[in-house]
Amino acid sequence: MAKTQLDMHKLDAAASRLRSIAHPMRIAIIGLLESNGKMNVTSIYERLKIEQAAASHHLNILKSKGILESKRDGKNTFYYLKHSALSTILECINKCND
Amino acid sequence: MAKTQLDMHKLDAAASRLRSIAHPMRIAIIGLLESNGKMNVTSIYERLKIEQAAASHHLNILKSKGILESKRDGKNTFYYLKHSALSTILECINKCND
DNA sequence: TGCAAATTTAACAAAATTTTAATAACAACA
DNA sequence: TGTTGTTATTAAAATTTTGTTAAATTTGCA
Repeated sequence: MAKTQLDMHKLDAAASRLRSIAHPMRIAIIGLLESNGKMNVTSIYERLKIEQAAASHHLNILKSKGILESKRDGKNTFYYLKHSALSTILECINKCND
Repeated sequence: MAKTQLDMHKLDAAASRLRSIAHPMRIAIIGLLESNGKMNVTSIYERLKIEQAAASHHLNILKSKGILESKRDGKNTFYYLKHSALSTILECINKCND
């Protein structure tokens, strides 16, 4: 095997994606969506006891990095996990380090 | 199941751990160690073409978050992954999002 | 001891994120 | 249209992370 070249592009993309989930509230959001499926913004921020704007902000970050998807239904926007494996991964990273 | 309570402590810990690997150079370091096993600081910074101090800094961050372990042998300090599953996780997070 | 190699720390400006508050935009409906 | 319920955007300040450079440690050995 040849000496693998550093692909800065891929590294940056991976880091950027990881940064998007490396935040306590965003991890909490992922956990919520994992157990509840689609949720609208209001139920998310009420459940997490954070400001509406903050929730919207975090949701947008997660969506822009491809972690979440959203679909508008009337007044509500429902968010949901794009890859359900994610919370398993988080759990693992968590457990792996005691 | 009862409405799961938010455990800020755990969330912060998980986020902190994730932040430690959410950096392009640190992901590169993890990749290197995954394929090479134990490495000393010099071979790491030469391979990644970064300053020695920068490498040491990143290594310390990863170690302090429990991602790496280190063992001194004479003048050298050898670093190695504490959990080899990590790079698999990184790969997955990467692939999961195209 | 004195020097060189390898690594760690410290310090600090620059850049990126978070937080917070206020405001704007959108959708449904009387 | 005007009002209300939902969600999104913006802006500014506060906080964290980076990136760099220089100085300090630690170890082996002449």
